[in-house]
Amino acid sequence: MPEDLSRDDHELLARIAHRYYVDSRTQEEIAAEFGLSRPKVQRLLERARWSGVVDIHIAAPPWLQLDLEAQLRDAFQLTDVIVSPARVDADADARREPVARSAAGYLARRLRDGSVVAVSHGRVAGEVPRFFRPGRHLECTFASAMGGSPRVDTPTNPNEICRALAERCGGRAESLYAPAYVESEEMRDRLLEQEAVAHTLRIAAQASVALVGIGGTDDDCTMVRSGCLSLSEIARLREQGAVGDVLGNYVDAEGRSVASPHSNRLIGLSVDQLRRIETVVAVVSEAEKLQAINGVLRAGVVDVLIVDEGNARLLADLVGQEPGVEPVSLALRAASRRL
Amino acid sequence: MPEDLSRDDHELLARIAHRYYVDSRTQEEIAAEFGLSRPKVQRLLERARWSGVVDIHIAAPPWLQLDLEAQLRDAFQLTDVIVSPARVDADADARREPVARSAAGYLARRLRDGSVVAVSHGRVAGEVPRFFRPGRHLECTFASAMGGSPRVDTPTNPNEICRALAERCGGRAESLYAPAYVESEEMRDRLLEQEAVAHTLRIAAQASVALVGIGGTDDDCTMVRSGCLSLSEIARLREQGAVGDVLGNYVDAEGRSVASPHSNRLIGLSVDQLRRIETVVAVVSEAEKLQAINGVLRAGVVDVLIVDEGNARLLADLVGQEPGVEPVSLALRAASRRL
DNA sequence: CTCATCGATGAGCAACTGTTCGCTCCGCTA
DNA sequence: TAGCGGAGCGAACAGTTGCTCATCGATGAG
Repeated sequence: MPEDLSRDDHELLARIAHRYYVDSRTQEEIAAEFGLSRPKVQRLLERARWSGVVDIHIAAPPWLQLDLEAQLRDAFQLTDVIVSPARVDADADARREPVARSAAGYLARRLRDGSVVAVSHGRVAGEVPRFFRPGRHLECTFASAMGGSPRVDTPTNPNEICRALAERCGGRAESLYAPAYVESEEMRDRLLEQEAVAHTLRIAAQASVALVGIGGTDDDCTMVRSGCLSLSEIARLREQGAVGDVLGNYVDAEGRSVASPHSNRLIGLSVDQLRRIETVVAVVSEAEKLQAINGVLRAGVVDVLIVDEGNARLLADLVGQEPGVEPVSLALRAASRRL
Repeated sequence: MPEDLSRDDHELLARIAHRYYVDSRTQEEIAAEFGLSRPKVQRLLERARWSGVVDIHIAAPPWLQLDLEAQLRDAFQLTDVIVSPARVDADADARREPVARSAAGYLARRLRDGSVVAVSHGRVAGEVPRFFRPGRHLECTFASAMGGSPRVDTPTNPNEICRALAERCGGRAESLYAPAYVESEEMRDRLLEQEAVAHTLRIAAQASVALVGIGGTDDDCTMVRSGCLSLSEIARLREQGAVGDVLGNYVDAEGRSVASPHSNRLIGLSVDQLRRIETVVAVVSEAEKLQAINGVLRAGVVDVLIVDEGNARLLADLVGQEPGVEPVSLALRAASRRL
């Protein structure tokens, strides 16, 4: 396994590494013992690690994909990635469960008294409350980050998700009493002037955490099913290069915003507002959301990605091929110098 | 591999360990990320290490016996142990070579300008100079720690070993012009009064390093072959429980000095003088020196043991069986908590 | 219900480690 | 032969880690 490494070098590295890692001597003790300076011992340990003489293996449970997570984290500069185990046997509903469970766990760890969470709609997000069980009461506020739509199941509307989350931890829900899309820009502006609406959006905009889904642009996407956009409208967006959305804000494959007439009829946080939120958590688990995820991640709004294994692998393959994104292997090697 | 460890615990430990060891995050960063305090992260990492979730493997060259060395080091409270690869195919002369080579390397690393080394006789010690090649000139002094004997090969006499070592590094040799054993106590006292003799022994007694052999008590041992002791004398020592010697000082299986008439006719450092030397390096490679090594190590004079693999294994078996010596496995586990 | 006991927790400190930086020691060049 | 550039070294410092200890909450006995 070692690089070049002469017999003597290998022996020295192994001896020092053994003394350090197995016998728990300090670098100073080892230095004295081997007649070296402490920095020299430190360099040798580093070299031992680098050259593979010391191999640190982590026995992760088989369902974890820590390396995959690290790869995505580095490729897209995310603060965290959680890959949920694939559930090949189950239907779409059941496949959402692990992602929702991970998201719930993440929120439970992340939230503190006083935290404010902005919440989008979405089927995965809608599953999150079921698994959200923080150890204790949390004085949190959950605010809808976009309007609702009557044509989809209640539990996938932001208001309902907020209510359920708040219920689970004893916090407060701030509902947004407005539709996601209205029929004219003028109507939107009028609505935004309503204090009830502005109030909630103001709270959402100041959230420290956001829980969002990532939407696609196919004919069966949530925006279409919910009646927010018509088939022709979504087709138009596709023509403009849109590959996916967060909170109704569409982006193309490079992550650039796709300006469209609909933008002005949207009631919810903008991409810029989202960017200002400290931790934007995106949850995805639909099959074939690859392009949508890629686009949204490139837009740089997402901080934490919680995704199913299938999409994660596809995504890793995608960035692995492209030379545009910096080679991950190098970054990994550089990072793994820890003693 | 882990102890009990629930699913969630295992996952948490693995995640944290991965973040720490693979991604090189600090404990503080990880604490923030997982919503824990830093000490908690530290405890979890410790637990991960302890429970086997994190496994640090050292790819030692196949000829090294690092675990064996550690076992002996712990069992006999030595500061260092070097086990030299066995040479099954070769004769006794060739089998001494690896031990001598290791000892030479050890000395080269250990010595500094101004170091003083006390040197005993012995066939292994006699081979050391051949392999002693420090990188640079060393202003060292090599002083005979015991008298010589004309009936053995010159190169195994202390004076000659000192001369050869000094030659190799550009240092000085302090010869002891006296026999190892004289015929009466009175003669010894007279000799010790000679300034030439006292001078050298004084230097040897103040050495910071000693290079000694470990002698046995069979009829063919060095002391007998060199004519220092007669067959009946060595038999007498055996009856008294003696199992081996350093510098002519015999000890029994428990490491207690065996007082004998010969002690008073000996010219060389006493056990007490030896004990005061910072680093006493014992070299052994004869077959079946097991009891001798065991006895001398228990006497607590030796700090560094350089030994062939055969004797090392026998010795490890010996202490492994005896309940008298503290269980090594426990000590090892306790020591291996290093992060 | 009250109180003692025990394990878990995180503030704070001492020790250890990683890194920077100036120095020396080579080997090469002019 | 002097001068230059790069590699390796260790002193010193800043950052990280391990550990102690006071505190707290849970648990169980009285």
